[in-house]
Amino acid sequence: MVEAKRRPLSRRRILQAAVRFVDREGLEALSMRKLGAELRVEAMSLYNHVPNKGALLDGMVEVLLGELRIPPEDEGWEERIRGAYRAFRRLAHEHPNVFPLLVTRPPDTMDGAWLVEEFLKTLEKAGFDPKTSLHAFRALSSYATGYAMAEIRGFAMEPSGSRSGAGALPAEEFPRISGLARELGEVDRDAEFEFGLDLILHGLRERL
Amino acid sequence: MVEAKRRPLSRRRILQAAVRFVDREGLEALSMRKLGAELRVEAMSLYNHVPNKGALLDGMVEVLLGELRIPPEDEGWEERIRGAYRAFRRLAHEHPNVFPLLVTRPPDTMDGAWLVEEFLKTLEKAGFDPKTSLHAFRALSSYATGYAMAEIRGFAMEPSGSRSGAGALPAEEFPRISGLARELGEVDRDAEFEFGLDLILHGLRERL
DNA sequence: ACCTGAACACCGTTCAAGT
DNA sequence: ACCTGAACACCGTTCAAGT
Repeated sequence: MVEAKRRPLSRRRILQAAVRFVDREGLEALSMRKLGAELRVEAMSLYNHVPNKGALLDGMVEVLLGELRIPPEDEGWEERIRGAYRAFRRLAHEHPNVFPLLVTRPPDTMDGAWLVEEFLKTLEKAGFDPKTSLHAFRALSSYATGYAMAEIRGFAMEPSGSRSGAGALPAEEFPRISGLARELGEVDRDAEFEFGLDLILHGLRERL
Repeated sequence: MVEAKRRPLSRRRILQAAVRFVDREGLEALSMRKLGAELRVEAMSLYNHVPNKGALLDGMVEVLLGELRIPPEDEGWEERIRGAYRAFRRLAHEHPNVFPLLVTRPPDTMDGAWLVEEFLKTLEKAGFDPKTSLHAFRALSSYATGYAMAEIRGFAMEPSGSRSGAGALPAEEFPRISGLARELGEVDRDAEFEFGLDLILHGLRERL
């Protein structure tokens, strides 16, 4: 727990400590004071490297995006895209407490620009015109982001089985949900994610 | 501004006031104390109707979901689904400051159960088996949620044009983004949303 | 049953002071 | 240049007291 903690403070070190802290304690628990304590420093020292808490959160998004690795160019366009979004979803699994920041506070730096560029390159090389490539990229990103968030927090419109207990639903009024009640909890999420990815990629393929 | 403010407090009235407050001032500005003041009451009075701030936020999600109206059953399945997700996205436009709660704090009540039931019914009547219906529902919901969030806050991986200025990107390094720079800001979002919806629905149609 | 006032244990952030 | 201590203006929440 107590690692090499007396190295000089730096923006990078603060951001990484913040990610580790939130991985461990959750986003709500993060405060400048507690993060300071974690780094054996007064909270106010952090302000020498980060202008405020908002910037700290933005910086954590940077760190997460920095961990994202996408497949090399030599695979087929579809497999490359697929691999990239699998890696994106994996981020959500590795940092479930930090990932929501990516949705809530999208990058205000151009750190993600190379990613977008790679996606667009791959799609254009596959034969899509620039505008369709942009639409495709956004459709895929929306889907992947939405799915990953749903895995972490629950689906936006579904009563969260764990908290409210789907078993409590009257079967006459909600025959279908009740019928799926068991499955609702134990779907193979990997397969379900691929199902949606297939749907979109299939549609795109047909547009070529 | 100062409406009929002396009616007795109630959970419902508190939740609606909270939604109005956040619509106006933003989520960060919401505090029990300020919400109390808005209702001409001490903050502590709110605790007679709502156990804590978390429950208040959950209640606001309920209010939002309660505003959602989906098309009647007599339309074709595809148009019904489409209409429902258009309405869902409209929620995001009407309450951009509250909508993120729907992603961050999915319903812990079964308020949304009738919605899921309707979706599943529509899909099953269209000819999908129960399990595929569930996958389809989740794929569509993930997409719609992700897209709506991206409209509000910016796309997860794209440098937000407004804050960082996409024009600042070196064109040699990022030829595609630079080429799309103008479009990046002024895409027809309605059309783009439909593009993704088409992709998924088209894929689903082929599976029938 | 509902509302209040005072109090507790926290926050983020500023600023002048230290090294 | 970086760190600190004290201070300010807030928080959410508790609890005993009022009506």
